[in-house]
Amino acid sequence: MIEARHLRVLRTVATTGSFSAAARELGCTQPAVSQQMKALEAAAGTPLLVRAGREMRLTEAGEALVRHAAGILAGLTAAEEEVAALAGLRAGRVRLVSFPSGSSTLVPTAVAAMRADHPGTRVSLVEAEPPRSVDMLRAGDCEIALAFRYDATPWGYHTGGGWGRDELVARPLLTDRLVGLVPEEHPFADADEVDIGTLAEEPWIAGCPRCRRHLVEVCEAAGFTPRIDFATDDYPAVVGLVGAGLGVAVLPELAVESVRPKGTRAVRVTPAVQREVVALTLPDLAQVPAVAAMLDRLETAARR
Amino acid sequence: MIEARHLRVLRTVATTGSFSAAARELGCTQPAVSQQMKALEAAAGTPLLVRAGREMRLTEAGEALVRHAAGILAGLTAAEEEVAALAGLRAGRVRLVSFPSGSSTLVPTAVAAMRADHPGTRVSLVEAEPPRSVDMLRAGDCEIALAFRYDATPWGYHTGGGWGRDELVARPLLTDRLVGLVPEEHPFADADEVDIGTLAEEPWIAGCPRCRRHLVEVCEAAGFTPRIDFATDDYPAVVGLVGAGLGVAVLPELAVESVRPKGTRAVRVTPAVQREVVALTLPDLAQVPAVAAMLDRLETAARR
DNA sequence: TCCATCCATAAGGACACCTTGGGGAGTCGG
DNA sequence: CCGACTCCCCAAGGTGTCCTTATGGATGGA
Repeated sequence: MIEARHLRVLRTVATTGSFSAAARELGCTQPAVSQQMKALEAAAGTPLLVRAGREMRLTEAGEALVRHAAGILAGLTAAEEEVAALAGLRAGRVRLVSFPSGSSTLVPTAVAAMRADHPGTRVSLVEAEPPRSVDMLRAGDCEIALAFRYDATPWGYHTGGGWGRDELVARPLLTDRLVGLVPEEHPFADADEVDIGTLAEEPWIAGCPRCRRHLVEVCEAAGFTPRIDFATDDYPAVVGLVGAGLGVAVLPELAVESVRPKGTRAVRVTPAVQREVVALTLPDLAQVPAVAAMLDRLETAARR
Repeated sequence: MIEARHLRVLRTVATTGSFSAAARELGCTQPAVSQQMKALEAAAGTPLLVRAGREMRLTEAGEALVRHAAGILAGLTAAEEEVAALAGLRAGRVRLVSFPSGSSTLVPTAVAAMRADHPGTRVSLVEAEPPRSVDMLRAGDCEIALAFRYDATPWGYHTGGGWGRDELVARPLLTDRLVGLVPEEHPFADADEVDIGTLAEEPWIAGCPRCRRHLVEVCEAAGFTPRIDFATDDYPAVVGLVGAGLGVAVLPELAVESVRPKGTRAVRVTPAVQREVVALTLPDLAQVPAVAAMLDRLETAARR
């Protein structure tokens, strides 16, 4: 098996015309060059160099190897450069999957920071929720999945429809408080804080299926089952429905901030409801420079 | 420094999808593959493979390396094949330099045998005499130089205008007797053997400068200085001149055989005059398969 | 739940590689 | 013509690398 290192030495010998000069250029001793050439000739099965007096000349086989060496070493250098670019964040692509409407502030900030710090990198975004996003992560369709959870299920456990096999790495980004949203004509509109039990008789507007499920759990813990008239992922729609007096809702503080809460008021609810937003990835992917950098940017953006 | 061996393993891992399968295909153990991949990732500075459950997937950097690996390994394989062809005598070029008129029988026979045994090889022929042919050998303009000498100068010595630095390899081919050539009407035409001294008064026809010099030396050793009326390298011309009765000559048996000795007779002369025909090359070149094969063919042809 | 497969890790031994030191030969300048 | 420099080869020693065997942990299918 001919090794690239041998070809590099052979080429240097061919251009410099001597073992000693090649050794100086390669930063090693002359016997090292001599031994490498002997090894290469053994591998080739035929002499490659002719020692004629002082000068060093190539045989036909030597010329053939040097001819091929150009392309091989060029390819090797190109490969190293491309990998170095990826490792040095001068290139790289990060495919992000985020839960719907969860990317309104976090993702744009992080992507902007990423682009500013490492212009060669590219970030793409697709919306999906667990377990779909986790499947995509495991299938190699993305590098980072943004997700949230309400309960404190340990990350290392496999939750029913969740993401949490312990081979996943979860980087906590922020803990998002959920605030109640009521029409501004509502009796509690000016309250600092309301107990969720006092909203037992109100019509509810829920979010995504998981949000809805969690809402039901919280309400049942408070002793009532909410009457849910509407359910939509679209936060502006929720705000519109609440503003129209069609019900009350709880939604993430983050969402309220990104939507103009027209005709509504946000009030704190007790018991405190919160969700944890995390960035999920695979252990190996977390070591990829572009992925690690993006995770850092997401974390920074979450600390705004 | 990325090594080609690593790329080969990486490619196999990528195609087979597992370390174990790659190890089986490569004929080594699984930990060997594991360690190589770890080393390659260390060299690359970024993960190349993602262990997602059971399957093995490439990262962006891994894909880049595999993409480059195709060309690099193809080039390496091509280089190995070309060298193997040269080493296996399926290819190769031998440049032969021979003394003028000395190649009439030896070289054609040897070249024909070479072509028959190794159709892929090519032999080229140029005519030149020492020291010119030795200079060509040392300058890399040929691989084999056919030459002859009259005296028994040790090969290891540097003769005045000769070839014999001891870094040259001389393969003896044959010892060529020189025969006298006289017109068929000459008094000695039917003699079995003549003493060269009895030809003291004859006009002489000499060959090349070195042959002429040697003729003078032999004659002076016999006690006379030959009167040389003609000197030519061209053996047919020598025969023509002798046949026309313009003088006598001594010339190699080999030459007499290849020329129709019209109107002349060959007689043995005493003291015996002979020249030694050798194939010269450089020590390193003697190890080149095509050169070694050609030297063998020349030797065989000389033993005809 | 059991079993087969797969990967990671540790320890041991074999091998390759490079460096140092010495010698022979050739070339150039005095 | 001779000395000095350069170049290459050779041998020996130490270091590092690589592969193998053996073991453990984890996964996925039956």
